[in-house]
Amino acid sequence: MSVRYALLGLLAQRPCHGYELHSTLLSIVGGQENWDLKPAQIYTTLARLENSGLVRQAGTDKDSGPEKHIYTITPKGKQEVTRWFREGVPEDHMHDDFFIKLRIALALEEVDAVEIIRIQRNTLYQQLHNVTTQRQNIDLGQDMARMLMLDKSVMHLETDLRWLEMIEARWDEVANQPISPPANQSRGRPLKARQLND
Amino acid sequence: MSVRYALLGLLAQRPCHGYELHSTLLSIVGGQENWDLKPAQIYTTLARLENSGLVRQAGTDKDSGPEKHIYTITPKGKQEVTRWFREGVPEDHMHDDFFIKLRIALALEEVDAVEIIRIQRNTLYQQLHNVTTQRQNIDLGQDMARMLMLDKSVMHLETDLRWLEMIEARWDEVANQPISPPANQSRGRPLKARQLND
DNA sequence: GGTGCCATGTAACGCGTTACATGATTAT
DNA sequence: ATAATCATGTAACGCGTTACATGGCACC
Repeated sequence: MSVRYALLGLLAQRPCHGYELHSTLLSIVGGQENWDLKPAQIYTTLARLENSGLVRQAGTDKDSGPEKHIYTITPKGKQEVTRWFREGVPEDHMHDDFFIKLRIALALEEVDAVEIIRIQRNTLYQQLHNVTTQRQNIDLGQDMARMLMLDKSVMHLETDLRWLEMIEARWDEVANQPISPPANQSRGRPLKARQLND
Repeated sequence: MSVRYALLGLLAQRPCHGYELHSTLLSIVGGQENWDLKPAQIYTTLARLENSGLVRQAGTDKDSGPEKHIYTITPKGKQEVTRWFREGVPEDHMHDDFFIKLRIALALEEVDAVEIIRIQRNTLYQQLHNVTTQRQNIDLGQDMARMLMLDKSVMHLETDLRWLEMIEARWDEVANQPISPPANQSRGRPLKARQLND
């Protein structure tokens, strides 16, 4: 959902073709290491923006090399960009893949949930190590974007680790939490409606 | 990517049909407020799992109500689940929609980047307020999952706010960071290759 | 004057969402 | 009996990825 707006933002500056947008965007996010943005995503997103009428092809350039489709932003597209800049970006921390895994592990009796936690902690420490290693050979004057992303990464990984500790601190309550709905629900029977009159 | 494994995990316990899986999963993540999981996602994911041979339909139940397709896990599916439990869940903090927006705002001269920061801070505080409000009327004994997700949310929102402060602290360097590649790249000309001989 | 890479794209797929369809059960 | 709602699903789309296609340019 961010590439869409990024492209609109760049096209608000001046018309571009796909390749330019790709390399510009790469430099904006701080390079491939930071965000492995594939060319294909640029082109498919451009096509969808064109479908929605936010962007329009303004001729193709054929001088040298393959055909280059030049895209320009439309008035409707400019509106979108302004709206984008006026609004904040909501952060979503409610979807947690690890937590799902943990709860499912707790439901399956043959899986050791404590082991799941241990593995996750190791994974987080490993990632933390990778990131801090990367941080050491960065030229601040040149790669500030990259550095800020790595800093963010470190901070959030540390937060994840603290959260893991919280889960362990409340382990008894977590482990005994029942998975309510399916317990009183058997195949072929409706649930809420039926319970009223049974 | 997590629903796929969640379904596999649940089917490893016992065969189920879509509705059961949906309600069970909802209770696992702590209810609709936490994660608004649509039924449609369950059914499409089940279809794809079947395509990959990790899951298989084992008859349909027609006693009461509409047809219910009962799904069971295949041996290949069981393997997947075991692998899932053996591996950690990597956290990705390198994709940041706000940061892209900020850098694009810096590139566009007519946009006030400081204002972008202010808006974002407000958004984060607003979310923090929402979450802490929700936290207050939770029954710990019953909604531990929900509480833990909200705690995680609070912790990460606070981290985002601290990160915003870091960006402001290094504001001069951030604002002066050039967006390198596109500057020396004009429409219709290749870049690296051409620069060698120009 | 062929080899290989670079620039530019297309096709097909997986995940997730929104909107809609259909048949049973329940409430009035 | 009719309306509302529940349970179960399908269709179509948007975002993102992987794999592949194509045509010029650099290099030997």
